[in-house]
Amino acid sequence: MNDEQLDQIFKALADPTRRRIIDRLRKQPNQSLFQICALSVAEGEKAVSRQAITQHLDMLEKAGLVHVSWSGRTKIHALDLKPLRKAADIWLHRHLQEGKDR
Amino acid sequence: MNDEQLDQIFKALADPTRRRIIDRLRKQPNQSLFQICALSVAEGEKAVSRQAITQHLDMLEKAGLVHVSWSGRTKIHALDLKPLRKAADIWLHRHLQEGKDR
DNA sequence: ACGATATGCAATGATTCTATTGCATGTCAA
DNA sequence: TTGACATGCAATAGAATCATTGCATATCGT
Repeated sequence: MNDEQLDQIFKALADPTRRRIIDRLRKQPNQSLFQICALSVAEGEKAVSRQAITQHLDMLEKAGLVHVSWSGRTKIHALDLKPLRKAADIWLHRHLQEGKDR
Repeated sequence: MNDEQLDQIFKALADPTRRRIIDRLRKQPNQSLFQICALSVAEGEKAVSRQAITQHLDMLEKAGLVHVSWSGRTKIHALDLKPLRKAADIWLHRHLQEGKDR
């Protein structure tokens, strides 16, 4: 994993809407764009447009956290946590493991 | 820790310059602004101005990751990894611990 | 007191993010 | 085949981010 990938992952995590998308994709994997939008509204959040969701999903895909496949006219989104785990190993855990007193 | 704090922490991690500041502050704690700038230049990165560093440090401070104290005219920056650990526990580890196959 | 040092504050500009709207395209089902 | 459905594409617009420059302030050493 190079620096740019690492950066894209951390940037992808910077937005709360994207973190919630990850939350939901883990709760129920392989959702369509439509489903993700619907849940987004259903959970009482400030309704965000379909295009906004699309753009967030694009970012997640570019970061390698989401893989897309098509089934007819529906776009299926699969979560991939491996890059997230790798990024955490590379940068985050290095700081958190030692020196738990600080 | 509330949602806004969590968000500030993830946003703080989104920038590579800030992550490098954290790296260095862990390597050598309690550095002054001047020291951080100097190292920033010394490590061959594209020289960033003092004000830019200041703004990054402000963000890190607002996220609770850096605490500031004064000693005369020098501003000392202490790293605090506790909020980082908490944020990782609240959001990240929840996803990473289970389902290591995905 | 004076000059050098460490930092603050304010204004600005460029770029990137987030979200929106309107219209187009392709697929399913009756 | 036609209409409803799921999504794409493009053009914004407003806000936030990242970095810069110039000047001001306060502290230290001599």
